Amino acid sequence: MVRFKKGEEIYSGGEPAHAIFNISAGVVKMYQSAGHGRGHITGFLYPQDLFGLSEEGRYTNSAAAVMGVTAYRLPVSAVRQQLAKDAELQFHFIASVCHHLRQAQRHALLLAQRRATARLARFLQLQEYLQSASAASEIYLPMDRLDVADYVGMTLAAVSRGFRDLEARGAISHRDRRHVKIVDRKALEELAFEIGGAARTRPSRSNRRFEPLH
Amino acid sequence: MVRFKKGEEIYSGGEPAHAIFNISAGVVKMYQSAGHGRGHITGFLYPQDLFGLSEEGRYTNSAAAVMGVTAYRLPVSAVRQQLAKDAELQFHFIASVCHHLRQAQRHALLLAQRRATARLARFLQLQEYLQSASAASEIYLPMDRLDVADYVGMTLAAVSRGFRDLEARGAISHRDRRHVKIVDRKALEELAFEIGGAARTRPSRSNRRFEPLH
DNA sequence: CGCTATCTTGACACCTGTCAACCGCAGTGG
DNA sequence: CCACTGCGGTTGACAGGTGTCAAGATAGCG
Repeated sequence: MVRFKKGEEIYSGGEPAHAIFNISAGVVKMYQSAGHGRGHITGFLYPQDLFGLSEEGRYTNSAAAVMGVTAYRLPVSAVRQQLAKDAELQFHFIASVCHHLRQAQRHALLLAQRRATARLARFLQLQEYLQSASAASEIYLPMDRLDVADYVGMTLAAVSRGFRDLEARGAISHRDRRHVKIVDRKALEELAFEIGGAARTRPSRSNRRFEPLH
Repeated sequence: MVRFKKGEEIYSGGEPAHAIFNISAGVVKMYQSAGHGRGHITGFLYPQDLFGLSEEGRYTNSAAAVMGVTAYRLPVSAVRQQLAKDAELQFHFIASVCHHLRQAQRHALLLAQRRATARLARFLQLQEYLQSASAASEIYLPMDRLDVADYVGMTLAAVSRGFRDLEARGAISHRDRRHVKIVDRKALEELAFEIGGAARTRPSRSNRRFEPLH
C-alpha cells in the first residue's frame, strides 16, 4: 500500500516495471511526455483500476497522481505467480485490459471530433459514464483544465472557451470549475456530433463485462 | 474459413456476436459509423489479428474488408470452451488484447496532433511498424484515401495536401498512390511532432509481447 | 490581506474544413 | 480504337475555428 501526493509521479515511461498498481482512492493520469514541452494524456484512472502495463519489462506510459492517491503496489513477480494458477485473477486481468481498450477507443473517438464543443461534450459524457457508480446528476472533474486540455488534444484557452460555449447553449451548468451538471442531455448529445447532426450515442451502461476479442 | 470481397461488411456494431475472426489474408478495418454520414475508423487489422470483441454479447464496432479477405470464423461457444482449459490460447488472447490496446493508444496519440503533416507522419510510422515483418523500405497502403482520412480524423482534401507536404519537405516519396517510401526518416520523425520540435519516437520494435497491466 | 497558480478573455494569424472544379484512370460500349 | 462515364484523388478559393500570445480575472492558500 502506497500513497502519492497531488501531482506526484508514480512511474515514468521506459523505466523497468517492477510493480503494477491497483487504485484504492484518488485519480491517476496516464500520459506520454511528448518529447519537449507538454505531453498527451491517454487516460484517467479511478479507484479499482489496475495499471502498470509493461512491454518488454518497461512501462509504456508515465503515471502521475491527479489528486492524493492511495494504491496497492503489487510486485510483478508475485502477480505473475498468482496469474499462473488463479483463474479468478486471470478473469479480472482480462476484463481490466478490455476495459482499458474500450476506453482508449472512446478516447480516439473523442479526439476524432474536430469541434472543441464536440470534444468537450464527449469528454463530459465519458466522465459521467466513469462516475455513474458514485454520485449522480453532477459530474466532478478531479483534474485541472490543463489536464483536460492534454486529454482532449486542445489548448487551455480552447477548453475554457469550449466550456463557455456548452453553457451558453444550455447544455450544462456549473457550480464551480470542477462541478459540472448536465442540464440538457439531448442538447449535449447533439453537440457531441460534429455539426450538430442527428441524435444517437448509446451510453452503453455496462461496466467491465467482456467476452471475446476486439 | 470465410471470404469477404473488398468493401464487404463483416459484421455491424450492435448485432449479436456469434463468432470471432482470425485474419488469414487481407486487411480489415474496424469502425464506428458515426450516426449520420461517414464514420470513424478505429483501426486496421492485418493477418494473424484476432477481432470480434463483444460487450454483453454484441459487437462494439463494425468491421469491413479493405481488400479481399480470408479469415477463420470461430464460433464464440467453441472459443469459450477452449479458453477455459487451454492456457496457451489464453496467453494468445491476452496478448492480442494488449496489442490492440497499445495500437489504440498510439492511434490516440496520432489524433492528438493538431497539424495534418504530423498526423500523417505518425500514420506512416504506424503503418511501417505494422508491416515491419513483411517487406521493407517501402510502405504499402492497402486502404484508400478516404479510409486514411477517417482514421486520422481529417478530410480527404487535407490528407491529399498533407501527403504532398510530406513529399515537398523531402520526408517521403511515392511510386504510386499506395506505395510510399520514407526517404528521410529523421525529417519524418521531426514532422511527427507538432511544430517540428526535438527528435525522439522510439519505434519500439517488438510485436506482441505483454506483461502486466496497462 | 496579499501572493501565486489557475483560469478566463481578447486580438489576430494560420490551418484545415468546406465546396467546387479539375484530373487521371478503369471499365464500358459503340 | 476511341468517346463516355464513374470513381478516386488532387487542387484551388474562401471562410471559420482554433492556436498563439498576452493581459486580465478569479480562486486557493498562507
